[in-house]
Amino acid sequence: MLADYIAQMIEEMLKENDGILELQRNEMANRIGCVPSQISYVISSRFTPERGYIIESRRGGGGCIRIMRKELGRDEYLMHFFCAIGDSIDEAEALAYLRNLLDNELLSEREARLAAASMSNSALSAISPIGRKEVRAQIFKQILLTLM
Amino acid sequence: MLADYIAQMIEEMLKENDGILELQRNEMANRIGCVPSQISYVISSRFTPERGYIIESRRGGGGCIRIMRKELGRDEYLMHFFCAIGDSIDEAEALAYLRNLLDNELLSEREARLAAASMSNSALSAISPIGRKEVRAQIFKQILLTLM
DNA sequence: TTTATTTTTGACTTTGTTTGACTTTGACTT
DNA sequence: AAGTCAAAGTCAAACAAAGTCAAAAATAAA
Repeated sequence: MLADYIAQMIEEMLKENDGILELQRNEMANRIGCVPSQISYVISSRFTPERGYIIESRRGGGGCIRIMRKELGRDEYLMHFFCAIGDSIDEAEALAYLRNLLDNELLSEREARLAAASMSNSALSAISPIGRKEVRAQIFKQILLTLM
Repeated sequence: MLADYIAQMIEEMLKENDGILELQRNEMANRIGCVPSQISYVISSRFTPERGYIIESRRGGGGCIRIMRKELGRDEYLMHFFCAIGDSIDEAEALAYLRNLLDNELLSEREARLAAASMSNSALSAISPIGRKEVRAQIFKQILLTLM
């Protein structure tokens, strides 16, 4: 899939550039052979704040998009998350957060998998979809508490 | 029967692919000549966590269903747990089992705490007491599967 | 035979992706 | 200052999956 390919590409570049990266949308779209808005789509669907990225950009001649990985201090981090989760969260979001925690080494791989399993739709399938999201938020918060 | 045939087919593929398999629902339904939801039915009725399968999926363009099998026939210990958990379990029991897993070094301390948090009454407080025990059982099984 | 369970089907929903037309913004010329 | 061009942003339509649910049909159990 195109979007995944582009995302992977961006991640590569980020890795090589120490977590900070500037790209030109049109130029990149051209290189890849897709419409420019595809790049926007990938960024807004994958490089989200939940996953720990900050996006800035400048339009006009010589404009560009800057993507930065953000690494917060541990406590700052957990606090921030605790608020960010709110009282309802879907599986995709939860996974994004977990990945962020994993990337920042606040969770081990196994721990992240454990958490993901406990919040998965299949684990919570007995609950109605609306309630499910609320329960998931509760679980996530409880998990975060154990990490503090 | 169609369902059995499809199930068998999937098992074959799993065997060939070393216990992990990605399939496209529509594509497969097409090949077989059935409605797509038949595939869903087979998966949800046969490839359940109780039988040692983990299911993940993605919708949208390029989406797919991933089926993973854990050989829990091998691991009697795991099997034992699965049966013991049943389909309803209260918090105290869950804690006891976690303790057991911890003692046997199948879980780290942190993992056990994390699991306990996710199955705690406070995490699941939004669910009615009866449903809560069922959800807890589901969560526990899902955790065991993804972890072992 | 009745009843209960499992299977089959299809209509409808939700989620995710791709594309393109149109808008906004910034930099550079004149 | 006004105009032009080169970006990036926005948005919605079209498309491509998978999920859900319930009715109908087939099977199994009593």
